[in-house]
Amino acid sequence: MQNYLQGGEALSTLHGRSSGGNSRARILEAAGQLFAARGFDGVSTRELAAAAKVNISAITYYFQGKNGLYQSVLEQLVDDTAPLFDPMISKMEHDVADAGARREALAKTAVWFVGALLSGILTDPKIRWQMPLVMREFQQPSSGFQFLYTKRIEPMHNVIAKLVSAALQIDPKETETKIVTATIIGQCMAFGFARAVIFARTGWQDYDEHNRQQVIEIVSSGILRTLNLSTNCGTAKW
Amino acid sequence: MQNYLQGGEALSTLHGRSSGGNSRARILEAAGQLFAARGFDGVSTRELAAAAKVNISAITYYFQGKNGLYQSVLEQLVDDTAPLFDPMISKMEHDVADAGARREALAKTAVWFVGALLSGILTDPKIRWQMPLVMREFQQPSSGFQFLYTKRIEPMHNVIAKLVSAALQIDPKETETKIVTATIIGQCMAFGFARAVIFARTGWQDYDEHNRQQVIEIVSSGILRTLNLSTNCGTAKW
DNA sequence: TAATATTAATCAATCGATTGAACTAAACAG
DNA sequence: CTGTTTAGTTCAATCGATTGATTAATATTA
Repeated sequence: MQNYLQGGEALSTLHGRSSGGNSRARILEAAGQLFAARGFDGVSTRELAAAAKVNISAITYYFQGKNGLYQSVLEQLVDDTAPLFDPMISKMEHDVADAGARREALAKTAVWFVGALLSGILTDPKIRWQMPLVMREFQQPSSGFQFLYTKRIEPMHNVIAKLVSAALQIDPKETETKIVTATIIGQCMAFGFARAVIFARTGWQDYDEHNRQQVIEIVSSGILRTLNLSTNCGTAKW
Repeated sequence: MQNYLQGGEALSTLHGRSSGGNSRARILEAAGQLFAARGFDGVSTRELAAAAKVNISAITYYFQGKNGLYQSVLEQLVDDTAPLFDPMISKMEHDVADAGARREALAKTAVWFVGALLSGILTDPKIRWQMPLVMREFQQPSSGFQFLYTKRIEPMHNVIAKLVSAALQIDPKETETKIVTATIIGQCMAFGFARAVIFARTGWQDYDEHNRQQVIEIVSSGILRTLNLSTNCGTAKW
């Protein structure tokens, strides 16, 4: 974790201490969920402390205050999601390079990636509550936006841009590539952050196995058409 | 405006009074922008009053408190956006019905609608600050979500669903129709709410005439492919 | 014993809301 | 036209509650 050497944490790690004490971790966990659900200003330090079952002053002790806690939550978020996203990005990078101009291979890669991304967004319990937090940073960037952008968003965009570039035969650095990339990510994210709307529209109570599979299939085939990778392009019934 | 007959407003209108007095409107205007930018909990009543240049107690007087003000802001938002969205939806409805199964006509309608929607999202100064407010309701639905959903979101989804239904030849009530509709709206909204990301990716400082046109063109043609309405489908260079 | 961790109590500042008086302008009575 | 009433509006001052943060004392463990 790329932290700003805060509180007694470094030494605590050094000395291997832990007392009863995973207080720091408990605060991070509780704070992540609460900040995500109700925003930075929507949660009080007392509420955070109560949720983490620690004394209020533990927030100052470990994170130098509410703001420091929030920054640490963003760092924790990046670390938590690394095991999911980093391999995804690596594999994608590799597969696109392998595919070259072979369109069936590109299509297969695209479907796999969209499936993996949507699975994460719709299923993974951590991503589920982390997503709103990232969205809040999009709308109302704090000092942690740059960090989040560099660590998570930019790499994700870059790798999808490679797929888009290969599929549509345009330079990865072209603005068009970046815009198409944004539309692809946008439609995947929509099912995460606009959950309330999706459920209101479909009558679903939650994303279960069936719903999820349906979403993945439909979104995937839409994106394939966007990328001109659809096999049944032009072979429709009309 | 579908208000809950609040404060002395009804009588004030009756009597034609106004003193110095567009206080109520000034509060709504300031509150909309501040709530959108920093969230309900991120703004204090004192700040709201200062921005609107009224006394703090005017908030209680006109809106029965901060919560009532927020609800009124949502109602005001729906009213403000009606002149843009209502005609858009009507025209779309009419055009899709007219197009029938003629795919060029459907394509033309789709391009027009996406252009109009994106123009609004990227350009219209009111929509620009209203969007984050709607997004907040998506993520963290308040008691006003149902209102917002019924008045703005559902009609918009319904009319796009008609286009999707006609283009992909599936029943408007099918889940598939609703999911594809969500992807279309999602990719348009992405350019509004993820403004910070788009700008970071492209180096843009703002959406100017040129950027806007570029986004509209690229997103439109992507959506046309999604809907199998693209003329150059299958005619690509490979 | 010394470093680390946790605690209850308290700080000034700010929160949303309320009070009662003052002010304004339309309505009314003469 | 004048003076008074009346309803609508604005104001400074203040309410109790809660905010983020700090303190000094205590507990825990190496």
